[in-house]
Amino acid sequence: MSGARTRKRTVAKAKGAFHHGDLRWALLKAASLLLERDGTAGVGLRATARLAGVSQTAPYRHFPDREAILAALAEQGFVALGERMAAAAQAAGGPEAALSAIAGTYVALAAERPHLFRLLFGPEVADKARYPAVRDAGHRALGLLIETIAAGQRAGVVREGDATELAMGHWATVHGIAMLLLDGLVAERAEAAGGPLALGRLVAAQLWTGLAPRGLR
Amino acid sequence: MSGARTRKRTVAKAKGAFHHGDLRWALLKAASLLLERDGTAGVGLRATARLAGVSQTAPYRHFPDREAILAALAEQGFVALGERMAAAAQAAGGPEAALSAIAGTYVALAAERPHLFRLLFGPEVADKARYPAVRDAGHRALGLLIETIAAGQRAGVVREGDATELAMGHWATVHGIAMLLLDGLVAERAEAAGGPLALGRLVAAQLWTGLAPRGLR
DNA sequence: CGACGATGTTGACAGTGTCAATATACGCTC
DNA sequence: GAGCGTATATTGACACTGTCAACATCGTCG
Repeated sequence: MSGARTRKRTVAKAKGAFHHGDLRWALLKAASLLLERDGTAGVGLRATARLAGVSQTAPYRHFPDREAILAALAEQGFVALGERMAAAAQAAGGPEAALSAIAGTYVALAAERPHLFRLLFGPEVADKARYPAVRDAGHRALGLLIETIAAGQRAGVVREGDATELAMGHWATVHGIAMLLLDGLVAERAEAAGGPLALGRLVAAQLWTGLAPRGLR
Repeated sequence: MSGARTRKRTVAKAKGAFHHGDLRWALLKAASLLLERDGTAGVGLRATARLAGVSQTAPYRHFPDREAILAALAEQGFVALGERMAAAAQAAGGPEAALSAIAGTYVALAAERPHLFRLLFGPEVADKARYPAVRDAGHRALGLLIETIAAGQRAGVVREGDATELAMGHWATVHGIAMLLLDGLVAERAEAAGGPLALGRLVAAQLWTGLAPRGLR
């Protein structure tokens, strides 16, 4: 690694150079741009290659097929999501605040980069088990939730119960509101709440409180 | 209506007949089959036309483009979802049971017809506002939730608060767990819970109870 | 230096969505 | 019933896509 010669880190290949130097990186950069601009459908083998300034079949030296490019983007996305959630949880004081912060961050990222988010959880990368990196990154994100909830239980501020089960429910709530937001089905509510981050915190608060009247059960 | 001549209602056109008789219906039937079999990507203009036994551009007499076919399928799906939810709510005794039943039904349908579900909430039909029927059907589904929750509040078995806001939270939770299930991210948990229906009821119960310890706050 | 493996290119094939021009058949008016 | 207009379906074409096979070029190691 240390001796590797300086890499270009420009998206387009230098004219005349046969070898690109770091085509894999350039392709991912180009694909990411296309994803942001045109959505998943815009990330094509040929379009990506074109943007990277390279022939249409060059990507096949680095990715077996189109799905593999998307999977690589998804992996990056999951990592980014995990990092942001972890940072938000860290900055919060205590488990309840951490759960709220995680929810806000999650929904905010979904609103910021909707195409990426749809890729992460959509059917484009159908067989997610075939890409262990993708699956692992997803599991790591859930792991953070489980830990946070377990910590809350130890501190006595989260009710008892299977931590994994509770984490799953929390994830579901946050994930669901993010998806509904992307589909424009709760757009007005999001605005009323004060933006995506606030919307995420709001549903987290609902889950925290519950639907049952206080004092019953 | 009464005088309309008997319609064929066969997917493939009778050989030799130039006019199909009810091509729009046949195309939707064919598209639905393709959706079930191959997912959204399998629903192509040409593939659908082929299955309907008709030339590749015939669909253009009934749908302006591919997206319009998908939107028509989505509309049917939303209606089906709404009907099943309404029936489940009706059969339940009381608001709490109704919310649980709705959740179970929702997740069960997602598990039964994953491709349809992804179509309903995916990016394939990008501009859902352009298809009012789709949007209306979605809103009707949310309306049922709002009503159920409002009824619960009137009966004193659901805590106070903006019914729409609470309904949105409930929908988010149920929707989220359905999506996570489709992505295989909570597959083991679903099995442990006893199937998709039970999984839906489980997260609904979590939302009902809340995450906070009893007695606090 | 020479050979070899890795990387990138060219050309081709089957498939797609979509448009323009054309053919067919139903339903209405005379 | 004959004739015509229009809705419906077809043919042909274009640009685009993912993917494969054959070929060219480069860096590197023996």
